[in-house]
Amino acid sequence: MKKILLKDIAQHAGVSTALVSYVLNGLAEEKQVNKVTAARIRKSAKQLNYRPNQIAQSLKTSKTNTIGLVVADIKYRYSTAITSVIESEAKKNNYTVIYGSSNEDLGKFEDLINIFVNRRVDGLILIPVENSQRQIKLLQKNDIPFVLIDRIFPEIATNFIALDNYKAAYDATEHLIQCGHQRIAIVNYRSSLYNLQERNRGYVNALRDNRIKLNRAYMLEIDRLNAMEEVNSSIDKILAMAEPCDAIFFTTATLALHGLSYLNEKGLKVPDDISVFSFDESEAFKLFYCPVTHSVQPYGEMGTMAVQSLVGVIESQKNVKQQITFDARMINGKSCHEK
Amino acid sequence: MKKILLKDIAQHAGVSTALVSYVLNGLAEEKQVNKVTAARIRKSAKQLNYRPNQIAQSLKTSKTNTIGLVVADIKYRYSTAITSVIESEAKKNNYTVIYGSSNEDLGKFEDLINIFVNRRVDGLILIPVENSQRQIKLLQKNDIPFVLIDRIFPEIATNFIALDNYKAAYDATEHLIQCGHQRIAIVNYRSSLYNLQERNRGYVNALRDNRIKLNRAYMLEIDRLNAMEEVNSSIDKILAMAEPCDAIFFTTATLALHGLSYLNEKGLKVPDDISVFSFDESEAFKLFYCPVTHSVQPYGEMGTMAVQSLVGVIESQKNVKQQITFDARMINGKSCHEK
DNA sequence: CTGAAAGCGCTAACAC
DNA sequence: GTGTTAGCGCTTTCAG
Repeated sequence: MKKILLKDIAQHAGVSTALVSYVLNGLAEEKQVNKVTAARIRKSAKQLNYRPNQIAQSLKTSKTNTIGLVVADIKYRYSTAITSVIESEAKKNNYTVIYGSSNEDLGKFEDLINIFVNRRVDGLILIPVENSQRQIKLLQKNDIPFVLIDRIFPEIATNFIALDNYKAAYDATEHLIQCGHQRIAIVNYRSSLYNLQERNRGYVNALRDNRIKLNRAYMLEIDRLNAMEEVNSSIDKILAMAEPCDAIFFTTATLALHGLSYLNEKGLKVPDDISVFSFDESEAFKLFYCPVTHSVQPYGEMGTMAVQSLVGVIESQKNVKQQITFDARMINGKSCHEK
Repeated sequence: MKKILLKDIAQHAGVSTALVSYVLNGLAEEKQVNKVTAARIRKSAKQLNYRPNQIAQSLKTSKTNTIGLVVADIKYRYSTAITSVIESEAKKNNYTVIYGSSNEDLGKFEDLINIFVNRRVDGLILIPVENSQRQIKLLQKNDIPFVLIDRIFPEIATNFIALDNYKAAYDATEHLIQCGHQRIAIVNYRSSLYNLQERNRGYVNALRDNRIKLNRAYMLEIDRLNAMEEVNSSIDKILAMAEPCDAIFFTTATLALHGLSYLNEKGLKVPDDISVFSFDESEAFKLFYCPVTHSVQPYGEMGTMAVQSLVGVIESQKNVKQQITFDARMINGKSCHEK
């Protein structure tokens, strides 16, 4: 089946390509096209089932109506949730999303950005990986519109959509304290990522403000590449201490998942033997015998705002800095024992 | 920062744009470009940090190196798993994925395909929605390369990557029978989708082959839009019968998730009170007190094959039909009671 | 070995 | 109101 071009329909309607272009792009009024002619053009287009070649349009207008999205790992619940919102919000704004996952690898992160830039995406939504500051600065230097989401670099002035990780962690810790716990462990990834560091800071400060002495041995650091094993051994460690922990604050849902699964395995009961708080939720909590107390992020709003913020930058070409921070919500389950 | 064009680097290297194009596209040998000139060109390109405009390339070559992927719903584990594999396999083959989710809506499914076609994707990988046959036939008529994955239409001859749903369901049912069950319920979506119908057929035939009388009341149909409630009430129903069921075969992981959660709520013990088999797995099973016996699909291979098959069609332009069917694997947990 | 130039399909300035 | 035409940035034929 032969591809129908603009000039085919111009011919069919007996007019020039300019008129066809005007009419099909909704400029009929503005360009004062004769109503009868316009109708004829629209009819021809429909009849011939015309499909504009968006590649040609993009080349001409230097606008692709495409957003590049790079997530850290599509396996994370956060990525899935955010991707889904971003895609639908983008569609509403007449943008298409092209998509890639860095899998926490800096090289792959850079590759994806390059690919997207070569494809002349109009802008990028990024969940950056650790140590990608250089790449982010490069984007700024090249005037490529982008917005960071979830993970941010406080030392770089960028547009971002973030969570107040400090506050969420502070509140989580304080909640455990209010449940009567003093020996609270925190299980976090070993990472320089600001959002994870902030969770540590929230924990530390909540203890301090409640006059509980910080015990560094209660702060466990997990290697991403070996998370399950390290979570398990960490739990063993904090339970075997002279003053064993009676509560654990997991700073991500994945860590909580590993942890709860291991507690199951060891036959420890939540919350009677040990209290648990999870930063972020997991679908898996649904099958745990006890509702897990956890914080939730406003995925929907974050994703929506990311798109709107980016589209704003793209379409205004203004270089306003939009830095939006959301608060987490706490969902009270039954996994924190009232002493 | 001014965009560097081909002619900028031609100028910088003191040659024509043709030579630059040859060299940067790896045709230096073939076009017998002087090695010294070639080196000079490469150096200029690097020095000026040249980024080819892929839009212009695509317009000229009518090749976008883009694959459009439409999943049914990114919230399904299947979608996530497959998306991740497809993206990375596509990248290996030098394709980028543009992505959309139909959310089981026919209108949105058609929209996405149109958008992707207008963008001149080289091909499509589709998890089609119910009743999308017309749209699929349209693609064939327009000679647009595509491959269906997961869900197929047996009445349309297309390339596809599928699972032998019949066999997997047959095996699942037979497993429950071998555990000593006779009153086995099947909980499935109410849907005309072939893959789900096949699961029913596998169930029915396994019963028949094992001389167990089919009881239609044991076959529950769930409305997708109200799944949780309907699963709950279905479970109530089959337990309240004169001859209550002692085993349930859930035909998707989501259904199993709802079911297990409700069994928890009711205080029923798996497998002592009731056996459970899940078609497909869920991360959530990790937190259930008892390892859930389930089938798993070879996501990785299916996704990889989908890309390879599609790329094969795109690049050969041959119209070979590749129909690939995989078998599910069964993971033995402890959720099926040996009577 | 190298360069000039004709498009790919569309938009939009400009002329009539 | 409408038509002509010059590009957008690249590939590739053809001539030298």
